[in-house]
Amino acid sequence: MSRAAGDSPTRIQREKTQAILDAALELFSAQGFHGATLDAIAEAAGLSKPNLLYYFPSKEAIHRALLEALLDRWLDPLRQLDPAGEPLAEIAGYVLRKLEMARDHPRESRLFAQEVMQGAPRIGDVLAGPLKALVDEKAAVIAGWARAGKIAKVDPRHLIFSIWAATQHYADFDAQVRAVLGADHEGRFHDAARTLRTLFVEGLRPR
Amino acid sequence: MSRAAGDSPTRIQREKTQAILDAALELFSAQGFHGATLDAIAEAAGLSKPNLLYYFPSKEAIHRALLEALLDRWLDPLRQLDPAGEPLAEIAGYVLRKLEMARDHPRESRLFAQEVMQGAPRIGDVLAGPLKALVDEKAAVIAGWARAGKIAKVDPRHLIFSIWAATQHYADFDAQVRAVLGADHEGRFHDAARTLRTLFVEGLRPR
Amino acid sequence: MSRAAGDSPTRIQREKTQAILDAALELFSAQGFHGATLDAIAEAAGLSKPNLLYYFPSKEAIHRALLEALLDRWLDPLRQLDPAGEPLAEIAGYVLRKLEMARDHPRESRLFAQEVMQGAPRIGDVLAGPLKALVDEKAAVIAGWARAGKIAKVDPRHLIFSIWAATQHYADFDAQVRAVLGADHEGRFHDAARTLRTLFVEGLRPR
Amino acid sequence: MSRAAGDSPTRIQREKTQAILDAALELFSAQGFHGATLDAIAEAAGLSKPNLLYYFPSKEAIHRALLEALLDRWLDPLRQLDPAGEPLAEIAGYVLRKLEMARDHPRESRLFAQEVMQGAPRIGDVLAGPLKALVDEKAAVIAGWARAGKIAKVDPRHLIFSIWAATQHYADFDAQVRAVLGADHEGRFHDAARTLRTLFVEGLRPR
DNA sequence: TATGAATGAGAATTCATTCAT
DNA sequence: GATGAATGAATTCTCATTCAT
Repeated sequence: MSRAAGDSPTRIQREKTQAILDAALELFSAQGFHGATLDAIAEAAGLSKPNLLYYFPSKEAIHRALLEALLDRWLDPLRQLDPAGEPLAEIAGYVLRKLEMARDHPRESRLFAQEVMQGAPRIGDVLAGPLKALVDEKAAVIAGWARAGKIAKVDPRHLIFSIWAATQHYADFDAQVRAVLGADHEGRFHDAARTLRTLFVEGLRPR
Repeated sequence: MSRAAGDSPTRIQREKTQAILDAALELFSAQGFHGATLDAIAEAAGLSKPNLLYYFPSKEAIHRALLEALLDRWLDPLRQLDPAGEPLAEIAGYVLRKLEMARDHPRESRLFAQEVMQGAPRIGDVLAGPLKALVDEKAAVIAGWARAGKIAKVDPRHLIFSIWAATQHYADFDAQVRAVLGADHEGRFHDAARTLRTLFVEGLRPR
Repeated sequence: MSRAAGDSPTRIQREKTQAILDAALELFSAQGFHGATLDAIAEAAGLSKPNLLYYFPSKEAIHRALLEALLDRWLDPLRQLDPAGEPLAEIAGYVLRKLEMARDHPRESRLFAQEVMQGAPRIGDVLAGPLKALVDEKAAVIAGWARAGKIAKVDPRHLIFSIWAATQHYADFDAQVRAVLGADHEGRFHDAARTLRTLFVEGLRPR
Repeated sequence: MSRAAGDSPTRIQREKTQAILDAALELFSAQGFHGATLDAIAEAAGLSKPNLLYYFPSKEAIHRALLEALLDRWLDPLRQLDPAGEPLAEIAGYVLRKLEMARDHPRESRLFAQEVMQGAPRIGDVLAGPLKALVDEKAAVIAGWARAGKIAKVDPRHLIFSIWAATQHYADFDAQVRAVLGADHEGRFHDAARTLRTLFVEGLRPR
């Protein structure tokens, strides 16, 4: 039997579980759910297939575990948006944090993107629940800033979409970004940060 | 073998080919290459599986045909960016055309996105070739506008990335957009257009 | 309906039938019954697959037709063995005729060989009937020669097997013969003829 | 993946592998590569089809394994031809060993024959390499005997072909041999041995 | 006669999962 | 915990044959 609910996992259990999740993230994000095979994940994780299934009951379960871990972190940057902060600086900070997320966790970003692109069958309720709630909350903050004339009048939720899109693009469409930039891609996150700062800060500066 | 290279396809060929491509686009864009099965495509197209394979020699070939047809159109909006036009209006127009593309061809957008996200194994050369060439050309135009003080100074290629990202988001992340907007999603393209116009036009307005 | 029994085939019918048989012989002899496809035969014969099946009702039927035509000729060399001739010369002549057969009709030889090797499912009755009868007849002749001291005492039927084997080898095992002889294979039938003459004539010369 | 390269196979692996090879030899030799199905092989070997493919990665791989094992043994009789032996006895011995090979390993013989007959696509290099080398070597020995007047002057390589052909005939054309001999086929190898001894020994005796 | 179109019955292979040890 | 072995259910693709015109 796999580890019972109450047991605290041993070190070895934690390590293997982590190795599996890591391998699975690599493969799911690169090939999609159906494109990744348990064989490949097991090999990448350095275990036998049955052993892998000792730690997770099914392929589906691994995928679910990855998405859950992901969603935990995914909203952190937005959560940190401080209603009491200076509006343009807050937004600039949020953009930057999100861009760093794309830079540091591209596989998670692609995993999430593929899931959403396929209609979010597994995380639809999270999107409509906690995610929507957080967006609503922060959108209200932004709307407040706009009403107060601190930033330009924009639809705050679409503003958030744009920030998501523009930053995650560097993770999700990495192959395209590299192809287009050619040799210049080394400094791409730096250049992106400057460009996005201009767009969002100047674009939102009240006039 | 089905139609020889030189023959012009008969009506029935055109119809069935189109039905297959349509069904395949639906399924590939929703489930990815591996998630979509020939069975499902054949059923959606209203043909038997062997009959489907009478028109296309393999699953791979269908996918390739879709990508090729897609790439043909994909760059049209950018191509229309007029070096002789009024800079901010040109950019606003481009954003709008791209947004309409996302609205009218979301499946194509998702197909493209999944391909790129998986490393662009099949269209890598197009990205590094024709796509890069077009971007370089238009980036030079935009850079010229910036030097002339017609728009703010931004990295033109990253600007293009942002436009791509922000517009395609409404196709690729449709499930998320709907979940977050809830009942308000009906007018999402209209609201998005206004928001993006503000961001890109005001964000780029020289000061 | 295909041509009724009584009709004499038109020229075009004869030509197409022949083209089909020729293409089928090529492919069956090279790939075996299962390895050859109707597609390939039709293409080699220059017709469409349905048209091919207008002339022959099935793949099986083509194969059968080939074997029948083949068996007709196959025994000719042995039939010509003349009981009244000079024994050693008769045998030498038979060997030579059989070798020429291998040289001039290698595909037929291979078709026959493959059929026999697979247990002769389609021509078993011919082997046990007409073929056995002819061999028995000629074996009696040879046995008579041996009894009369005109040739050495050998089992006449095994002698016939050896002649078959040694000559057909140049058709059936052509690939091996060429590989072993390398550049010298051009004159292989000439060299084979001399070698076989020595073996069979000297080997059978009474002493 | 099944057994890694370095591991020594377990008992069960050896047994199942052997059962598969045995069943495959039976079917490939009787039906040809395309005529034999994995289904049939699996059933004959007493395994499920996927289990069979656990031991060999593909149908092709099974076939290749059979041919490789075969080639190993195939040349043994010729290798034993002793340059220092008494020429006629050596040749008689070789003929006999080869005939025993046909008697004891008819399926291997037919497998080899079918492969060569189809143009030796998989073993062409072995024929042109090791096989040719061995034949060249032994042909030189035989040529030496002929020059020394120990045997009649014949082309040694064609002599070898004749020996191959005449002996393998009893394996490859078994169906025909049985049909022709009828009830007498029981002693066929004995009778063949006598006949071939006469042909090759007397045929080669110097005069 | 001829052929474009269609299909049912396989055939090889893959893969998530289970079994036995 | 770990793994070699096994398998049922697909999944892609092939092929002889038939249909409709």
